[in-house]
Amino acid sequence: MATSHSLVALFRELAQLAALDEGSSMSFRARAYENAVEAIASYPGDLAALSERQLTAIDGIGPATAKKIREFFQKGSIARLEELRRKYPPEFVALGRIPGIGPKTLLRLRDELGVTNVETLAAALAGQKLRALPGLGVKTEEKILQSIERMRAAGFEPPAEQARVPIAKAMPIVRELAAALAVLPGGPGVQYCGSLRRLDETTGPADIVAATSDPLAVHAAFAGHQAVARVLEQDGTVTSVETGTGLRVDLRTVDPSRFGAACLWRTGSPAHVARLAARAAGRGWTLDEEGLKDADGETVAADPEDAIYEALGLAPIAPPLREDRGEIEQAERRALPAPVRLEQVRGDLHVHTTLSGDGRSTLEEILDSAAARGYEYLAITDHAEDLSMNGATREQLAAQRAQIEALRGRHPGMALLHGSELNIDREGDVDYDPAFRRTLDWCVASVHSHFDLPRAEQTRRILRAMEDPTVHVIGHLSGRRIGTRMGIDLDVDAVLERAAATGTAIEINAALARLDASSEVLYRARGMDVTFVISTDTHHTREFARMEWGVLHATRGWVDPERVANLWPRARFLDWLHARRG
DNA sequence: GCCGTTTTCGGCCCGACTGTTTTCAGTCG
Repeated sequence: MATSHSLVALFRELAQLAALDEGSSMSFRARAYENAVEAIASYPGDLAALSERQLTAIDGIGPATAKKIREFFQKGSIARLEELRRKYPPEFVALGRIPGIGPKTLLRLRDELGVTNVETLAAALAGQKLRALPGLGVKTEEKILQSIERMRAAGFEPPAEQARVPIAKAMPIVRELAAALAVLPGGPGVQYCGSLRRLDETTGPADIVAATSDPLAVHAAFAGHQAVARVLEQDGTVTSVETGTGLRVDLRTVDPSRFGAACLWRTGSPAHVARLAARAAGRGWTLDEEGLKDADGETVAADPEDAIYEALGLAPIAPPLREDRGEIEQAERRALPAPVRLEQVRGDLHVHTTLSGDGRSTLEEILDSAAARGYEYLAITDHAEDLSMNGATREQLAAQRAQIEALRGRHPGMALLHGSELNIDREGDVDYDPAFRRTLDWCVASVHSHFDLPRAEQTRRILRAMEDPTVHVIGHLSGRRIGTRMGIDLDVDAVLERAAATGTAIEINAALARLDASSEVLYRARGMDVTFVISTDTHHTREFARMEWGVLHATRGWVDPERVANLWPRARFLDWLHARRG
């Protein structure tokens, strides 16, 4: 209920820095922090209300973590984390994102070669200093050089401190802040805006707009929120803060009569708003954050947002579409693709249980949770055996099948598909043999390794997986983790064409850290005969809620709802599935 | 850092791959 996403994020960072500090992500301390993350995220009640002693009673939280949690609720920050941040500055930690550099190597580079950032690393590489270290060699140097090259070519600048924050880090905290303001007395209208509202992959300083007649109370509540570590600036209408996670958030309060205009202005994108302003100018009007006004300064429209679009002769444009990618022309012709809506989703087709090594919820918990969302169908897709640590053997899958059969009566309204998330290996082959795969109702195939092969090889392996008749959908197409790991390099057009030709669906992975296929790929597929599936890749029942992001991401990619298979009624979906299986 | 305990330390998941090795360490998922 009152999960503090800021607290979760801080412990996640603590786990990462501890892993670096200890030289291994397998270190017991780092893993203990990760367990604490899980415990905090899963706790259903209000952690802030618990004493140190009560906190210790929670599984995965011991005395040290309990102390840190109390510290967070009192100060908005954790001293131990601040200490680790000083010891390992962001530009140094970022080097760990370069494929081939793990914690051990990273620490040695610093201790033995004085590497502290990408510049000093580049200098060490140029001087061929790495090969002189025992355990490292020419190949390692080459590999690191290539990784840096590739990242730069892709516009991915991990070696430097990221000016922009990945959406998965920012969104939960900003939403929590917005939600805390929305429940204040007087019920102010509250909307987070900017990149987050457009579901962009990263965000700069985040924007929240609140419509209220009591701005002082709203600003005070904002500045005093537990996620806030520091107040940067404050005047009557704007408060800027930094959260414990280092994210800057600006709150603006406006008169309720101008709420829509303020949201429109702050949501952007700048290019989109500039086009609207030009359009207003063409009519002799002006558009700014106060609203649309005529030549006499009289308000034409200022709230809600849709009224401004209508006054400009445009159909309302959903926030994820506001990128000046042609949406204004389409809105003028009333030909925009309809936004995908959460209520339209009828099933989830990529879901893990505890049978996956990284799954956190039991099969029963998963079924109950999906049924509670009103789903008409659900596919259980635990990892296949190629993912050695996390995967299931065919015997385990067979046993799970029997378990599912036994549970069919539990939720009669929900069709249960038994499947697996297969691993696409380097050659494009997937787990098990075709005969066994045919005993599965639904197969997701996705990439989990070999992220740094050249484009031609990556494309070949995906095409090969799509050619396999037992593969229904390609999961998280690029394998990226936004802000952390670049996806595989693909010939996107070739992949989309083959998807259309083979009838293999493309997953729209709803996890904020993935949002994969990217909205650029989705946009590129418009007009093509490609089927999509919006999936949550759930590993814990709470992650079913990600579907909300999946539909926004699909909207951002201009995906026609008609092409999304898990919006189809059960009968149509099952017909499609059976026809595909031949 | 947490847990369990036959109470106060010892155990806590791992397998493939790669590059550097001459027997293994580090990375990755």
